[in-house]
Amino acid sequence: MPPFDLARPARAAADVSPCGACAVRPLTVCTALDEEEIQRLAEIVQSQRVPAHHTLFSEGDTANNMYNVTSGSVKLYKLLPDGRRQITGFLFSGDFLGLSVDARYAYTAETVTATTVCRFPRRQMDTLLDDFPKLQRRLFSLASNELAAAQDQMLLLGRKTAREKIASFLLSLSERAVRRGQKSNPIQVPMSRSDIADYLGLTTETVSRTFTQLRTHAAIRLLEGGRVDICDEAALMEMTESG
Amino acid sequence: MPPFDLARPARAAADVSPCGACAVRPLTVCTALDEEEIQRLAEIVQSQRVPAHHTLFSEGDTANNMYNVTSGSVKLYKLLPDGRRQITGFLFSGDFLGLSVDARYAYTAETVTATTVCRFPRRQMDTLLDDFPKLQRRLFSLASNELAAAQDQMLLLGRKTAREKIASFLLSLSERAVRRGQKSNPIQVPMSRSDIADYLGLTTETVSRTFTQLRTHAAIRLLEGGRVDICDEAALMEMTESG
DNA sequence: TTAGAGCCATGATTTATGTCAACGGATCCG
DNA sequence: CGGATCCGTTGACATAAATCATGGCTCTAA
Repeated sequence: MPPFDLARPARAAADVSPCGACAVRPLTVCTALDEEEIQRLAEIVQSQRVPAHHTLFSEGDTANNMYNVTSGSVKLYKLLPDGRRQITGFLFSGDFLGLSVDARYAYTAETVTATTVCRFPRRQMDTLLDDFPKLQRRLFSLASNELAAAQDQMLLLGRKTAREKIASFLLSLSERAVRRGQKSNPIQVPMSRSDIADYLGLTTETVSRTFTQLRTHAAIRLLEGGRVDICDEAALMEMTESG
Repeated sequence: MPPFDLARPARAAADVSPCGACAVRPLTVCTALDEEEIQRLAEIVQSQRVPAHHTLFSEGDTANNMYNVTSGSVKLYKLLPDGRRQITGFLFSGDFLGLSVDARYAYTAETVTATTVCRFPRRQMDTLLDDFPKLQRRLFSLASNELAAAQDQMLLLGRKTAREKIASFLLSLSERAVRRGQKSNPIQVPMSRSDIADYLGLTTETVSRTFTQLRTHAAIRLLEGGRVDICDEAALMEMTESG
């Protein structure tokens, strides 16, 4: 997880107004902005390519930027002093990150695969928020959604069994793929067993065992390229013991 | 947990502008509003007394109101179909609740002790949000704070031991008491062992045993009235394995 | 080609925490 | 007043998941 030089933009933002043609716009914070607003946003944004396994920012860094994932995948995590890790979320295209309460990030953000992000300098973003209440509202709505997701995750971490956790995880990945306009059936699972474990409050061994268990019960098939075929969605849903 | 008749206000809101003299205003969403704004807020708010162990609203209810706790304590929780419960938060005076993504509450809110809340009808609140960007900002900031707290809780639930969980819990209660202007030393712990267990992802037995363990190690003393004296804060902080 | 390092899977064993059970002290209530 | 119920505590025991250990596979680098 070496840091990546964020000062080097993949291309200047003002070149071509990139936002107008942005494929993930309808998914994200930029949706529902009119021409002028998008234009202003385009002026402060910089697109950025980041290789896999690089750190976007670290817990405790001054929160100078917000980001929007336009392709690839990112994980967010917090560490305990002895190295135990809790991944608080995985992000995919359309997802937003970089909200922070005070001036510092509360978690580390690291790419899982090669990723492109749009970077918004915080200072300029604050100005835009003052000028465009719609944007403010949109961010608020995003934060509320994240909060609801966080509460679901608390339920998972505190009260679900390993099997229920894995089943919930796979179904949630599938659901999010659909929201991004991808198909739900064989899902991309780009993160390692260890990442999954640290997201679900398990160990890699337990994750691995549970996957084989689900495979044995013919609920899933493990395909090459880190993809997972959900053969028996009903069985998985039963295992989640909830939505 | 019988429902409480929320249609019966403790007193009419317009009587005396209650917000002007509100003791918890500096703590909460109403802070940093000017005279006119407070006035408008006062017009839509209704103060409400709720006895202990009553439900404010349930998961899945249409989200018609937002609330501000002005005294007492409230717990928020989600249930699995088989009855397993995860408490996602405890609220005290100054805390805000009732944000919801869509039109429905994502969790149940139930009083722990006798509580007074200010109730804001959602529709009218939305109007105010449009009129007062400051209020909107404030709510956004609250949501961001909650999100950060939720991420801390995920770390706790996924990666901490029972002892670390209890230690973190006690220190966090102490810290929040200070923020409310109360003293940090003997803290009020108004919730039952079972509530604590469902908040920390443990069982009541484990919570009980861990309390006695901490007592044996002279880190805490259990006082009457559900209060806990933190004798050795340093020891507790070491146990949390983090801030 | 081989050596090394990561992953992932899987077996053997341990352990932290859950489950089941019992008890004492409040509190409530008929 | 006596029974019922709830809550917190503690003990005995069970178990889900962690830990420890090994091996196979893939990829990279020399």
